[in-house]
Amino acid sequence: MSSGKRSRVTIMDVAREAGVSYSTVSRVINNYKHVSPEKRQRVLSAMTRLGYVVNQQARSLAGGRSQVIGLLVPTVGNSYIGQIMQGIDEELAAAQYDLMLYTTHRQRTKESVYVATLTRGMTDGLLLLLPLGASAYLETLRNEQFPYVVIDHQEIGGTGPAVVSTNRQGGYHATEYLIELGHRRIGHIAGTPELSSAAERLDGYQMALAHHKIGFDPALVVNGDFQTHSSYDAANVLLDLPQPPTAIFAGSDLTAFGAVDAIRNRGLSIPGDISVIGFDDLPEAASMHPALTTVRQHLLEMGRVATRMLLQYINDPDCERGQVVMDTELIVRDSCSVPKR
Amino acid sequence: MSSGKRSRVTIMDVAREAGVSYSTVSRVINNYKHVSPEKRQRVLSAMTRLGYVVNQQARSLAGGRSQVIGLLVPTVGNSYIGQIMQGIDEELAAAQYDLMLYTTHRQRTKESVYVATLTRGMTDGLLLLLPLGASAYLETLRNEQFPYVVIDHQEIGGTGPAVVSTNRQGGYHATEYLIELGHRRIGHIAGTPELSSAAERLDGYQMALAHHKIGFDPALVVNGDFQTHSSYDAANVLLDLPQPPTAIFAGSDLTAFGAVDAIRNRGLSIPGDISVIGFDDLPEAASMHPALTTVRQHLLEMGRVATRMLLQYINDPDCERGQVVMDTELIVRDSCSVPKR
DNA sequence: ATGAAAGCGCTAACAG
DNA sequence: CTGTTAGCGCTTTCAT
Repeated sequence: MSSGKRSRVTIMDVAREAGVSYSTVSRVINNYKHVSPEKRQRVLSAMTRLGYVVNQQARSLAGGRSQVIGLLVPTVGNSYIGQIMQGIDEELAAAQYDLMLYTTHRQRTKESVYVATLTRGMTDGLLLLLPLGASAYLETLRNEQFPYVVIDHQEIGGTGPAVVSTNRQGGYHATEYLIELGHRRIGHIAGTPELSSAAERLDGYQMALAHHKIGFDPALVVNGDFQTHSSYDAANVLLDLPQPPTAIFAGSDLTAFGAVDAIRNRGLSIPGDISVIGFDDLPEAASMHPALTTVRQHLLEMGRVATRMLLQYINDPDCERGQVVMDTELIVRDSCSVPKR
Repeated sequence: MSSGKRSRVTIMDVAREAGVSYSTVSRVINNYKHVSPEKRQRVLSAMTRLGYVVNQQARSLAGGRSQVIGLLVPTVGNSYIGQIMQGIDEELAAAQYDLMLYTTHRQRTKESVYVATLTRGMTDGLLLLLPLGASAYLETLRNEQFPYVVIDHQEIGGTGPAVVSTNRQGGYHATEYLIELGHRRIGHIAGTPELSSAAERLDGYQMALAHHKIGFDPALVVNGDFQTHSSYDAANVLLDLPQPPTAIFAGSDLTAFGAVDAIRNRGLSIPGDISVIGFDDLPEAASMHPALTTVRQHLLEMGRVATRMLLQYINDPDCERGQVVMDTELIVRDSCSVPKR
């Protein structure tokens, strides 16, 4: 409105304009009960008249909350993360929170310093997405009683605050579906082994094989990292096997995309020559050609739920913290069929 | 370290521990020149001993910078944004800045309030990625002299602080390449018209046609929004034309992905039946099958450059602000060939 | 119901 | 080179 320097209208200015003390203004801002309707109205109109905007820094310094939560992600830019973040964002918007984004690879700093910055810093709580090798700081967070929720991962044997899916069942169903189609040599491109979600899917895969009396061949399991690129190579390893699989259970949809590329690049067709099943059900899974059969995980909802849990922990530090498990569902589309011969 | 409540070691504690005044500690933190090496050392070691971490809120309240910049994005979760964000993140990490993420669709709030929150709020500067219909707040930012840089868009006729590519040339080259291959009916799936990048690519497309004496058929240009999903529909419109194009210039790679799906879903082959060329050169472009011929834009670098510009504006409010233009480059791969007959 | 006053942790003059 | 002194804008007792 005014020129040059950003005008900083403070609580004081509002108080003067409204003819009240400045603590009354504070009360109005914080929606306190005991303020006469009349004064509240005066303050409110003074605020809009002056174009007052709270200074969050001051608020949080003075002991209030910062109204920002931090999100730690390994990377951005794929729709797996996009889906989850959308859920987070929706929930945060509703609660008037802002989002601070931290990319995990940035931890060049000494880890303890990193966590300290995070917890004593400007966030009221932390959301950790697929925290690779994060156990160290998870412990710090726990010890400091800092509010946090892990998404799509749970420490081995842990029951910490987390939102996860029924990964084992999902892996089981995916594999069983392939078996029922008639496949016997089923490859699996696993995710990063430290992630519980990856480990459990692999586990489900093995359980299904065992249940159907199919011998487990370690050569059929290759390690990926849930990303498309490395999965391309992983799929090639599988295809180069003396006795290649007739179907591949990809640890994630992103993984499946890489496998699909690898298979196509050899001139093989899907599902004609090789069947592929994914995990996640990202938006692309439905639109790609052939549409990807996959195990649906409610990604967006996981983001929302995790956020709601976190907000609850922030508001009630003593509330019980546990993990919530979301279901998964086999989505049959066009990328799997009976084995070739 | 201690139990329960997060221990807050302040500058005072450090001062006491080091046996200096607390402004000396502040000087050390801010790397001021005039501190005796000896005291500086004492302070430093006291800091690590106590596990001191600066309180950013207090710092910025006291007039310093907040060390956070805000990034406004329309959405996350696609690799176009991922690439740019990676560039931003790298540069920010180097400068010890944190990133606040704002999704544009969140502006339900009155726009002026939104901008006010942003500018008087907790960020030292703003990076705007593809700000749709943002002209309104761009003006506010300009008037308030708030540091900002727009990425991959420039207001029509404007020369504001922005990082853009040679979109017109890119569009021209893409189209010309198709023409030289022998195509005469070339479709274009345009991006959101308000975005200069979209408008310029369309412009380049038309210039190439004109230059090669090919009549412009408005029916061959359909509007998309740079996203994969809508592009699927757009491509279908093109394919349903009584006289469909033999080649499609997609306004972005994401657009190309949608077009590729649409084409494949009709049982048509690429480039056999239809050639497709994209714009951006996202990582997927190289790995997909067939590999996508496209116009490369240095996305990651654009993120870095924009960030460096912003940081410079923040540090030197009086420095000149202009736009920087990055080059584009035709990357020939396998998705284009001579027309069918 | 409302005002006064004391900080939150830090930066930035200001004196020495 | 270093200590002292004010605030930054707000939340929060504590009185009234």
